[in-house]
Amino acid sequence: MPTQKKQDPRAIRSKRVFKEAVVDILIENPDISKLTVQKIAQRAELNRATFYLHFVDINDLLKQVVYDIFDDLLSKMSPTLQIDNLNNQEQLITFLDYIYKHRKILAVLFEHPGFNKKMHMTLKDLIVIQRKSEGADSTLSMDILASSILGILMWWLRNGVHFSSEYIANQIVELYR
Amino acid sequence: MPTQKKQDPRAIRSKRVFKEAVVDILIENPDISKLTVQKIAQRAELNRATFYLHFVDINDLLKQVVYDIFDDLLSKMSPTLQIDNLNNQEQLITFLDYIYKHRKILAVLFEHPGFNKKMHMTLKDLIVIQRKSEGADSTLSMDILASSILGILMWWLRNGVHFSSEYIANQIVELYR
DNA sequence: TGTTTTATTAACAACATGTCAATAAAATAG
DNA sequence: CTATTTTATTGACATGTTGTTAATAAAACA
Repeated sequence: MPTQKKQDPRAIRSKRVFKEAVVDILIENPDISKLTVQKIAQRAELNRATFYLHFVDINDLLKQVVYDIFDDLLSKMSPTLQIDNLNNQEQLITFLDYIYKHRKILAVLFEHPGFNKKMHMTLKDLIVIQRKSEGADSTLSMDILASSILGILMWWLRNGVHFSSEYIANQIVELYR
Repeated sequence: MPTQKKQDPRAIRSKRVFKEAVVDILIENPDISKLTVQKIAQRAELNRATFYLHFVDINDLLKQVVYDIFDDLLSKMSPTLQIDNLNNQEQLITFLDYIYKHRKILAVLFEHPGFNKKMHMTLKDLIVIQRKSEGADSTLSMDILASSILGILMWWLRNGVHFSSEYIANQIVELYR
């Protein structure tokens, strides 16, 4: 096991506090370009140098925040995300509800390239689609599918989430009918 | 006319040179977070203070680069982007070819929130879709449509554009059939 | 409880930012 | 073509950010 040894409770706490701090700051002020290590350390009530002991830079910290969120999300999801034009939208709505619940921080993280990449892979792995149109089976690439859904999610979050999970679920299903 | 008076050739040249410089730098090194006013001024062979005379900050400069690109793109496009499952993909391919041609700088600019917004609006205005599936007319929102195409374009550029404009056009048409 | 381990810190040098008063150069009227 | 106005350019300054290091403090664990 490569990442095993680290167990010092002090380090664990510091990392957690830095992560909480950066999330708090970004929810208050979503302008990610105004983020500095100083501000994060100040909010975390830890010395700035301590930051560099645990993270390479701000991007590294954000990457870890992203991974935490995905671990949490995946633990709450069933292993597939069925998209078809009948009923069976429960899984899709579970997924969208999670996005909705964490919309503030996710809206910021969606600007982070690493987040996008991870979300794309996750969607690609999760999605199972059943198109009900007549004609030969779709030759649609899963990358195209995943990226189009990702585009919809990004728009949803950017626009302040004025639409319900149910509406978005319906639109997605409608798109791929 | 609000933005009329400015005519001094010196100012025009300086602005142009700064824009060229930032594009050059970003094509060489796409890590937008490493961009500084210093580097841009150095590359432009102009004093750093001159930068602040023409732009508020780096974001402002990028915004103007984005607007230039859209002006150029729209001047070369017909007023609609027809998407249907028959032939008639010329307009879509013209559009995608433009993206392909400028892929290096566009890949970077897609990370810029202002760019996304502008591209979304542009797509929303341009797209005309004709779905050929049976059933009632689609109740699909144009925002959903635009954002799904945007998602596909982002993925296309992020992945180094390993696919041709024709392939992407086919996939888009396939998606909305 | 004592010793080891390692997290924390203040301080430093290098670099980035945004602004200003002084200067230089291009634009344009006569 | 020259004089004068306009405004673009510049070096320099104060302030803020970064990443690192050597010394310190505190938690872990035998």
